Amino acid sequence: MNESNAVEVLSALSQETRLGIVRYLISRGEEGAAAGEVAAKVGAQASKASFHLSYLEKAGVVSSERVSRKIIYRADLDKIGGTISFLLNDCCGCHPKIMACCVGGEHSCCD
Amino acid sequence: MNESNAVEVLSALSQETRLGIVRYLISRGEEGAAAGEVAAKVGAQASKASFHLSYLEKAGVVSSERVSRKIIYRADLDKIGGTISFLLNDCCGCHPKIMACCVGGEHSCCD
DNA sequence: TCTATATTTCTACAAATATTGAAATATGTT
DNA sequence: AACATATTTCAATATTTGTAGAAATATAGA
Repeated sequence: MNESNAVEVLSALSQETRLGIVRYLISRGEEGAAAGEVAAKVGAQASKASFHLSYLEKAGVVSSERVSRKIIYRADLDKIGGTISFLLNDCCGCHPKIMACCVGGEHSCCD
Repeated sequence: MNESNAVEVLSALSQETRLGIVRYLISRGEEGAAAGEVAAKVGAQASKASFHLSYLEKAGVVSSERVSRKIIYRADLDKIGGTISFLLNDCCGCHPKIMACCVGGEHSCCD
């Protein structure tokens, strides 16, 4: 993960509809969800959801697989984790005040 | 930190010049850096740097303080950490594969 | 083949973002 | 006051992004 790759992913995540899509797909895990289901879940038209799913796929945040008539999308956790790693390490130099977000910090629920 | 706030910060970070500015300001720590120094460091014109610094400040990623003729900018580590927390916790549901980015993961240098 | 379902692509357009150079503002110095 | 420095604001423009609806494509089943 380099800076330009990170910018691409951050840009993909920095939009309401797309962040909603990613959150939903993460909740679906390995099973993923079909484009139509994603659209319904985030309250978007088919063409709108398709546009944002393509954007996310181009950035590597989700992957797709056709299964019969449906196209199943899944979140790419490695890509997302890699981007957060970039922010923590390369970008923020592992600054303690920022690392606190991981574990034991005020906002941490993952201890 | 709610979703719409996170989107604003991610949007602020998802641009080459702005991410460069943030990285530099984090490296400067509490001392911060004047607008002109930031501009020189990221190789941008004064007006361009000013535009992006304003964008970052509006999103709460940096703060500013006038000191004599200079305006000193500093990165807001709480805001940045809070956004990463949001991604880890609220957005990604503390998924183990994503949490691995914090400590002990392949890309982690902060153990 | 005809029809239904699922999704994408195309077209058109509105809105937001990014960039440049010039002008304006604020502060400090002589 | 006059001048120099530091930064922002403005105006014009180019580019990118986001949206809607219609049309096109792909697959499955009767």
